[in-house]
Amino acid sequence: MSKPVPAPSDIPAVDAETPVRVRFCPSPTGTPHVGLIRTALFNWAYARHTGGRMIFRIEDTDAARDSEESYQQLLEALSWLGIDWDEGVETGGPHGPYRQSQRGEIYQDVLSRLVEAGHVYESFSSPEEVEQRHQAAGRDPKLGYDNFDRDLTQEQKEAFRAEGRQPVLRLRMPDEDLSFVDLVRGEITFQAGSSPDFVVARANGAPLYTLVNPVDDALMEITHVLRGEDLLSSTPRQIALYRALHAVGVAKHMPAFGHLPYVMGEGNKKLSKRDPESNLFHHRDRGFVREGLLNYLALLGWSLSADEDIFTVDELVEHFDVKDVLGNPARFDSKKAEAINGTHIRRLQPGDFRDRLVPYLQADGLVGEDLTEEQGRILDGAAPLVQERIALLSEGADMMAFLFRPDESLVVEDKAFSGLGEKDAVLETLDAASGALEKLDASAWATESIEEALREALVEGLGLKPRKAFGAVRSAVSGRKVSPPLFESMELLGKESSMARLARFRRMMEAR
RNA sequence: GGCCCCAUCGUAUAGCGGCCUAGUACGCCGCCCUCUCACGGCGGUAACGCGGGUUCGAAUCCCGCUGGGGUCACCA
Repeated sequence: MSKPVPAPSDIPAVDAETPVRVRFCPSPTGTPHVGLIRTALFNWAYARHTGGRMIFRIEDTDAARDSEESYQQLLEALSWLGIDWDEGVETGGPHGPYRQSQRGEIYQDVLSRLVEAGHVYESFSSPEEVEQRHQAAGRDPKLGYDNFDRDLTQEQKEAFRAEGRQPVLRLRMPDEDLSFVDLVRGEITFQAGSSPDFVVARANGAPLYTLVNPVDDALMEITHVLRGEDLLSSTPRQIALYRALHAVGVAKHMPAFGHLPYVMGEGNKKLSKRDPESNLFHHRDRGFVREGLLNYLALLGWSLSADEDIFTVDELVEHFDVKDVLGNPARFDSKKAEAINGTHIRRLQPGDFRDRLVPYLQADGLVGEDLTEEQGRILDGAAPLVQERIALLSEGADMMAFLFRPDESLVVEDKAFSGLGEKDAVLETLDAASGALEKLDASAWATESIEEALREALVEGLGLKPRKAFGAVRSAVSGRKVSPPLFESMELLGKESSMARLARFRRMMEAR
């Protein structure tokens, strides 16, 4: 074993000429969080912008928390958003396997090289003992590990083993300030001694995240580590480890680091996993389109220009650079996200928009697995009517629900009866509407003629304000005070159904 | 507590020493359009945390303070 000293700091750094290799390396421990996906998005955008490579690795070294279901959700999330990768799980690549649970031998080899070179040492101290030593010396117990086992003699180690203790492995931290230039924050320096020697492998030999994350980044030749701000304080430890990895021939270069700001929730705290807003699929279920959510997520810490905040994925890729990312934590604002989503919904081609509504109609039980011809006809006609009135796809399904319900089971909301005026006047309006419409031939049942007939009978005939006149008809036909354009809706519904609803509503009104 | 990060309207941001009596978007308020709701259009509300410097000149640079956040595991 060579003499125990920290590794030299002469590891080469990546420069502007180094082809970009970024990675997204989640651990599958739950449903995808919007902050996590924003990290994936920025890595991906940077890879695509620079013509570099995107690597997708799974950090599943914690068997107790990792799950296959979470892994599948990660795949589903990325595929929904169109974030693809060049190397990694599912697709393979030259540095596989890409699931850490399958890389055990690699880590053992690296570990033995680090031990051999003296960069990593055996530590027998229990947390309690460390704390006791701090207390006895009058130091703050929150200081963490005290580097006690750094220079244990062979005899001392054997004595510990004789007690039945198994050592963890720790990396020897250099006793000097550690600096690096953060891609989003500029130069950051950590004082010497602020990070104690840290554990890289459990007593049972299992390697920890602290080891495998940098080891895989090194082996996969990652050039830019773009990750959450929560990992900022672990950077000095990674730098120290990288030096050691370089010294034992595992790391080619020191990657550049960039720490992305937090995504905050209500109040001043990180958007919690417990908060529904943190769940990517929650937003999809509510009716976000990928274009809208991607756009909004990118706005959390980055901006395209001074006066536009709506952009396409292509525009994001064309302009994105980590250097333009802000260090400020950003609050997730649902209102703004929805407004942006609405803009993207309006930008969709009508046919595309129509198709995207289908899953939401299905979720509401309005249509089955396959649309009937009649349902397809109604959807074709209704989609353009709702496209410019909604911010979320689920709202679209809700808004056109009345068109898919049988006349007799249409839900007429309580509110639909209010604000229409005196009961007798409403009945009169309904009768006049039915009378006028009855005269319309079924073959002439179209938006223009319906409007004409109704205007003539109600506005001119009864002298009603259009708002009042059509309000009653709207309530009858849609069961609500708010609906897509009335005459178009009636055309879609057809004469028979429209008349039936008018009659049914009249009965309900009379009974009130 | 140690270490580290952050600090422009309610929110996200533009601003990188003079173009700033601080721009844009969402939100909110008002008006117009109008069969409801939206969309669209027009107008309005609202911010440089505080204190010192540096400079002819500071939102922009420096220092301090205050405030907020993160991190200090044999989790990732």
